[in-house]
Amino acid sequence: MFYDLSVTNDVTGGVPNDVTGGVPNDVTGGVSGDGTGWGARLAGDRALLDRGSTAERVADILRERITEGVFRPGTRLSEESLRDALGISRNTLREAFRLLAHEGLLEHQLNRGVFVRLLTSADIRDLYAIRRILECGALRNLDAVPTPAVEGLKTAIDAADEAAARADWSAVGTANMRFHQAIADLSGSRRVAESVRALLAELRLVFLVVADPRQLHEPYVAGNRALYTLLAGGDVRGAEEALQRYFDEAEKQLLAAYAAVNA
Amino acid sequence: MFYDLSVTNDVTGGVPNDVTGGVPNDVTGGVSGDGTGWGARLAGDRALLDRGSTAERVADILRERITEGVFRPGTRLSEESLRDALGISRNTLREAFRLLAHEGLLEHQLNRGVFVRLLTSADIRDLYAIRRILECGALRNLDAVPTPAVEGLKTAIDAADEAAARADWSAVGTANMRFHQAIADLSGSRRVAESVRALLAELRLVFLVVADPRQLHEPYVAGNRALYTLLAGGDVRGAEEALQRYFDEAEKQLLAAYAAVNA
DNA sequence: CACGCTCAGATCGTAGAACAATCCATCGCT
DNA sequence: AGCGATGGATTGTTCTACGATCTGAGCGTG
Repeated sequence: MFYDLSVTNDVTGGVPNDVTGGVPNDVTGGVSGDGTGWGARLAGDRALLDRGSTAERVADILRERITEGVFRPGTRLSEESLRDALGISRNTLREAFRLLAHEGLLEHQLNRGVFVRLLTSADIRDLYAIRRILECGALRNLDAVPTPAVEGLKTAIDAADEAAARADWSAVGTANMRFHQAIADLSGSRRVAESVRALLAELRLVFLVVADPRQLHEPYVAGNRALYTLLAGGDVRGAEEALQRYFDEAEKQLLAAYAAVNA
Repeated sequence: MFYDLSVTNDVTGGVPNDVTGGVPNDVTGGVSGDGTGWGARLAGDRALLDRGSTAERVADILRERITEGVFRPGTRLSEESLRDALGISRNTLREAFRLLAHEGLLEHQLNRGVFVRLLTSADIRDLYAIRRILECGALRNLDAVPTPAVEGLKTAIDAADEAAARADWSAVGTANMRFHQAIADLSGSRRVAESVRALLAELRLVFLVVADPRQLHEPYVAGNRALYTLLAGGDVRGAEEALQRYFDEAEKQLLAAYAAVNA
């Protein structure tokens, strides 16, 4: 009495494996075949095109404001205020809230509203625990370092150096995070990259609480460059150990700074 | 012109660090202090209590139906049908859809609806890539094997044996997945455990497509027990290598079975 | 016959109003 | 001062409505 839902089982229409029409070449069987031809490229383009959905765009805006520090951790995001400010419907706004809540940036409390997530010391430890596993794991199963991926590392540390020269410590932090994002990309796994991206976004919530961004980001610029040198030189194992030490140091430092704020 | 949103910055109310009222003992400072007293226990209970939110319960129901195989991968889930069947509002249903889409069980296509996710061979490879990193990583940073966590491993393999005796291969698969969930729990990280849980749920979508569940799950019952023996004996490094071999074997096997179906 | 176009039906995306449920702060009572 | 009741404010959920988009059928043309 619950199972006979009339859901149309139109598998043929729901699968991206449907390029029929006008093309004389038969492209069927593309589900199992995943050559790196035009298929992957089109898949990437599609993500750019149908990036519509007002709710997602609203989520993008709110995410940016949160990571900018406009909405500090702990603040409540009123439905009515944001609804009026953004000129959207309540439903749409709530959908955007859901999206961000699942990314860990917002926290949903029943009948109380949504709050910008305020992380605990335990959260920080947990974030570093999983980052250790993911980022070091990305290096571990690595025989050779692929050249295109190294480019991402290099641009990140260059950006960090440049921002440090300008004493723009917030930008240094962003560049450092992009560096770690590039490390995750080395894994070649979409899900690893996506997970690390989300984790770094959460970590940014901690950075926003701590007062001095320089103390937070500057010490690691040199270390990241050293790590890059190791990787570019092919010393994957050495890089992994250096990364491990980085995590130990950064976690200790961040916990201390965080405890100082919450005193 | 966009920044002066009147959001009430009531940090004091949004933090769980607020147990005032009737208790003469001062409990402040609980943010940094995470003793394993009644605090942790209450936190766990609260998760059970405010598990309301119709949308989340709807998501639970749908998730169960999907993993049961009632909604096969590729099928479209009509808003109207489910709305009528479940007797809920469209908005609530859409919120549930969002939840499951973020878990990777559903796929949202703009203006087309939601579909039960149909994974590709590339997805399978990616799933095993990140599982390798996470589960092996859970074992890597492990000095001693904590006794309570070993319990979870044992109950899982016992359940698998028992289900295998009944020739209930679907239950064997469930038990095997719980075994790997227990491995993830060894990491002690909430996020690692949660990630693996989500990944296993995705993987179940693949299992549903493959015809023969016995061929899929039976070969690994013995291997899991061997792995448990290694862990219980304290040979963490040996267990990690065995786990690595398991992933190689299982991925190859699953890809072959999956390619056979999509032929 | 194949191909491309137009149109109508169906479904989704978003908006807006409405009511119930819940929470929070204030007030009044003992 | 402590405690319980009351009212306002906010969220949770439902309902209705309309524009936007996709899908498939029908038609016309080469």
